[in-house]
Amino acid sequence: MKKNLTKLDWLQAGFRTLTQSGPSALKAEPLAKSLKVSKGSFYWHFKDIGDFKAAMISHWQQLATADVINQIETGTSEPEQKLRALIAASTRLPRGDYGGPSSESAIRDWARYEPPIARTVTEIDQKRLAFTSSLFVEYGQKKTQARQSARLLYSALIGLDTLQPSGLSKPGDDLSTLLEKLFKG
Amino acid sequence: MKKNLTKLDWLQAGFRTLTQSGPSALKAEPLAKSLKVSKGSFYWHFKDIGDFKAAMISHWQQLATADVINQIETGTSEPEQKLRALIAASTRLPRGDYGGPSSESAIRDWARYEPPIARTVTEIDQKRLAFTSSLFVEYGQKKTQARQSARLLYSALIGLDTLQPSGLSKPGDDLSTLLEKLFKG
DNA sequence: CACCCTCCATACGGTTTCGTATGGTCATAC
DNA sequence: GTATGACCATACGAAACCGTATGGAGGGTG
Repeated sequence: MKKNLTKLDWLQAGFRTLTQSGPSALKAEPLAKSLKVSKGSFYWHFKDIGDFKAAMISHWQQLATADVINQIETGTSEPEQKLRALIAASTRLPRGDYGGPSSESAIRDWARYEPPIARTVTEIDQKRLAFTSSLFVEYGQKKTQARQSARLLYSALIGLDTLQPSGLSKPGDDLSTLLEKLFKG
Repeated sequence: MKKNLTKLDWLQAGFRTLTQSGPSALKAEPLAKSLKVSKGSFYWHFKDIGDFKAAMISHWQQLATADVINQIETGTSEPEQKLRALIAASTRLPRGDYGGPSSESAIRDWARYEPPIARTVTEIDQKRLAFTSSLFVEYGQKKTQARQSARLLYSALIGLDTLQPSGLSKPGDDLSTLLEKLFKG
């Protein structure tokens, strides 16, 4: 009984490699090696490297979109609580098939030099900013201010995640403090 | 009269390539091509690729350190004005040999998967955070709060820079707003 | 049991990049 | 005006990776 690989197995290996070694490590032969198979398997599941990368980003897009929707559907609580929950969800550790928050910045790096990836990331950023902004509106802020609050909160999250590996930041505490300041108008 | 290349010419080409095409484009032959010479020139000025990368990061470290020192030596104004000046300096366009702010995030990407680069970036981040923190102390905040203010300001700067290429942020305005909120304690 | 279809291994030619070795060019010192 | 040393071109073998072609192993199906 030999357990054959699925497309999803390859995608997970892809995100693992992307997070640990960067976009330049997304190559057929090294990936195959990491799964202990030959690249014949890779070219069975995917037409070429471009096809594989497209499948990866598409998969991430679906999960990231689903995450936003799930956040929306927490539904019942106050906007203040929703925002606190959003911070908590964004700072906790890996989940799902693409590694969760810990691979977010790896994907962002990937996007920098590959326009099709960048387009997808921008789409997701827009959705998240729009959602976060809507919570600030719910809280009572005007649209322009709400959008700025969302930008500042989201930007701080991205920046703190960037500094975190260096041990120079404590995202959870800092974001809570920032949120209080944003609430004060 | 053929103008021979210097080490600095190669380093500048390196930062240009890093910013435009990413760390994976830092290879001898393509770099030589971009300077319209052969790679024989490259291996004359540098022992190997590792030597070249070490020279690049060392050069950036010197300039980035000098920048911090220059900020300190603006000297005369109030801490509020210094912080505003710091934001302005951090959001304006390229200057110097390494491309200035616009290549900051490229260097940060580079650091993600190369520990020696990461160490240097962390050092610079520490210096900047310490300096920014000292300004908040000068303004009247206690050490702990000042450090958090510095983290939030610096993180927001990094995050906004990341979102900027997507057209989703206006770093200057947002940072000014954030600064006001941080002043209010 | 014979067939087929899925999944993977192996082998191949081609491209890119590496680092080295060797020799050519040009300005300057003498 | 020639000799030296800095700077660069060219040519080479080795390695990594690409994508293709072909065939083998193994489970389902008739």
